[in-house]
Amino acid sequence: MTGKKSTVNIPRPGTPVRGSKTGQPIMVLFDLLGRRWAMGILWNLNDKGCTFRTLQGRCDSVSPTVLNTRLKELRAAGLVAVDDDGYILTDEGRALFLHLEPLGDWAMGWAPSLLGERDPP
Amino acid sequence: MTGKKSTVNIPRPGTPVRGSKTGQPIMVLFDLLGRRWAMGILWNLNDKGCTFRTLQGRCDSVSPTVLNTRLKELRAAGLVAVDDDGYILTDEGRALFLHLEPLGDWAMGWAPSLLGERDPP
DNA sequence: TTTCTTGCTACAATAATAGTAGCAGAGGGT
DNA sequence: ACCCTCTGCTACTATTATTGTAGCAAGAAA
Repeated sequence: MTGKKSTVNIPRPGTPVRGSKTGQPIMVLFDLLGRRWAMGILWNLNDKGCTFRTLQGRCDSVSPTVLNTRLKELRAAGLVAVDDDGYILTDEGRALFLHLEPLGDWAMGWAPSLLGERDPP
Repeated sequence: MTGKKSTVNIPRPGTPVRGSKTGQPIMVLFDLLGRRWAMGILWNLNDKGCTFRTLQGRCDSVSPTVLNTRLKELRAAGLVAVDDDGYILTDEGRALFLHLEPLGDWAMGWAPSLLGERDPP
């Protein structure tokens, strides 16, 4: 694990972010999590860290470009960290994950109703 | 309120979606919520429906293009509906919101730690 | 009719993401 | 030392998604 340094652009509370000029914390979070694969990465990183390539595999072969960008952002946001074995969730990342976790069950109840749906009524 | 019909492309469980070839419900949900402004719309629609333009105002003047696209998707997903007074959350939408709500408080605890942060360590 | 407001489309410009190749460094043999 | 493999990650191009601004058509109000 190298842990190379470089510049990323993450939303910051109190300053305008993608989708919010006020920078309310929840909007900052939504901005961050609303980026492609952000939540999926947290999800797949849950309970066990893993290497870049393993994570990539878990994330349906997401392109390394995006994976690396998201990882930088999530690290800058203090949700993900790097250790000798690769990437892991930080304590804060785990705390956030606990809030995301219930969505898994909820989604399983919701998804079936989607199958019958078509375009908006 | 018109409620015009048109075609949208929402992820469906069991079929490949943006970011998941398996189509697990949680990934379908992440795909949907991971689109720009999706969560913000649910958030701003909470507890009181409103008109398109009011919603647009609440969402920091998001462009009508995106707002309309998201609304179509969220309606097709059964999370948002239209009534005489404009857009509202459906029961399912409200149920999902209840899972999103705690993030607001969590974000307020998390955001401050972000201010001191810079690029990943 | 004129004036507003509302939902929403058109269109051009910009930014994000996908997808594929492949490099450079760190071992591990041999 | 040499070769081979694995790893993190950058380069680069092709697509999509999102932004931002204008403005239309329909209904309500005056």
